[in-house]
Amino acid sequence: MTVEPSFPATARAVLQRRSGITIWKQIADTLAQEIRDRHYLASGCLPSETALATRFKVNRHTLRQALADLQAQGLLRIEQGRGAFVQSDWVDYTLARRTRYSENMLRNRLHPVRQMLAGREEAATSAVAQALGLRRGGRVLVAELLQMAGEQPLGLATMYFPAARFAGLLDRLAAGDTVTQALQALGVADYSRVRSRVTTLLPDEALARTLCQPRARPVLCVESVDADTEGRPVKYGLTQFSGDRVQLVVDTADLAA
Amino acid sequence: MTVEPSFPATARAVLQRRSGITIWKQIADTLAQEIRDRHYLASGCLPSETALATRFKVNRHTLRQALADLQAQGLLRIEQGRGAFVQSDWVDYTLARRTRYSENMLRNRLHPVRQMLAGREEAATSAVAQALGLRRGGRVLVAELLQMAGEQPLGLATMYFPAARFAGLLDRLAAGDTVTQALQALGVADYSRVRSRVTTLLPDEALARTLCQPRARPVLCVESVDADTEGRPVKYGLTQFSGDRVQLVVDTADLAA
DNA sequence: ATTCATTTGTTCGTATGTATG
DNA sequence: CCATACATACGAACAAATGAA
Repeated sequence: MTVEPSFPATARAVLQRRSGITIWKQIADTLAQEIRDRHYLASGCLPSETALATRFKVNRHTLRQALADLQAQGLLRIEQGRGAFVQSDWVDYTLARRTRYSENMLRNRLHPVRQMLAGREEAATSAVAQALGLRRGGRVLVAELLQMAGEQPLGLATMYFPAARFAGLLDRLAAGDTVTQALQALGVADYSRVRSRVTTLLPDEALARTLCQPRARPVLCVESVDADTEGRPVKYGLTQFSGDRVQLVVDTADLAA
Repeated sequence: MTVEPSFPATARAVLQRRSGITIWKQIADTLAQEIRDRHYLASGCLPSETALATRFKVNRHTLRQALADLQAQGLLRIEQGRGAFVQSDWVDYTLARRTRYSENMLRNRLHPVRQMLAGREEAATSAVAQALGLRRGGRVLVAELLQMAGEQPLGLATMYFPAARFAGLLDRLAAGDTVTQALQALGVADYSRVRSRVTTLLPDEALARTLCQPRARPVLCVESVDADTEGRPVKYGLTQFSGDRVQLVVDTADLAA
């Protein structure tokens, strides 16, 4: 017997008949919310149909219609005789020494498509200056890139580069170069991630719209510093990932002791 | 001149006079929300008093009272002639090859205090079994530990151990042993983190209460696998950190290529 | 070393809304 | 209804600290 977690009050809410939303749809919505809230992470699958039918006090046919809807949405994969498995279509975004958006997309069998939303030069704020090893007020190039995963936006990356060293970088990015290509053209043979900091917050209206996600769903924020082979910082980044679509993976198996 | 970010609609809401909440308190609440939402991450400090007074259309005295309130709350540190600096009292929780709660607390100059909420033996669900290299249904020991940071809870850790190998482990944990100590007593000289996966979600009612945080603030979830020196998995963990108090740090500077 | 702009800290005064008796 | 006390809010001016030219 598997132990299932308890459900929040909202999920226990009584189903509304004659509300204009069919019972099976209400059940599907409830289960979809629970799947997104990782209630079934431990087992990876939903309780049996009979167990769910009992829980919602509906006939098993009604419940099966809800599950079929979830399968159509891609949230479930139902296998006869085995169960209904949660289909986590999350993008695994690996934070490693070599962290590249395009390589991460390819690992997930997705095409790395990005859209440059803005590019400008400005004075470095203290946090940016410190990360890049500049004096406060030093000039930095700023690029905002919307990173896509298939049809949907995955994350919004704001990147800062020392302006003095990388003149013309914004034009290359705008022309479609990847960050790696653009830096290579400007003399950076290779660069690697020094540190990443991960936090979470609820998006404001603008960010939610940009990421095509509800304001009520949190985003994952990654603050990062990359340096060239000589240890000089080349990029400071702030990326905001959709918390519904991204899972950050930290591989420490081959990290030095 | 520094570039300040745009504010969400809620922050632009007109202040309510004669609403029973004083103007300065309304301003303080608005700014506190923005601080928690990392609007001032880039610069690390708030705009000048005159700028904020202009923004809220109030006298500088009124605004100063709001800032004083925020400083009393510990969200700001105000320095004459310099500005109002955001006081990030976040706990930096490092995800590395050697990830230990107690060591992380000491790095943050905090006492590692934890509270064991539950301990039981159960059958492994498929995700747990896979992570620990057991067959599904194999017996696992489960421990729920509330990790504290000072007075406040920092995270709720649910840990799974192979029951056959670690008989008596729960008693040791209940007696106050750290995980490292308990495993050591049972023959595990050392163990290290293989992989961490980071996601985010909004807490349900029970989790919010356990972590002493509002339901409207997201939590950071870390799913982890640790293995002994021979590579055998010894622990599978699910930790839910308060997103308001924890920042996950991934150091890849000395990661092998 | 000096000057200057910026930013916080302080002290006057004035008006108003709120709570109390 | 009035008198009083107190906190709130606004305006102007000046002092002190900082940092950059």
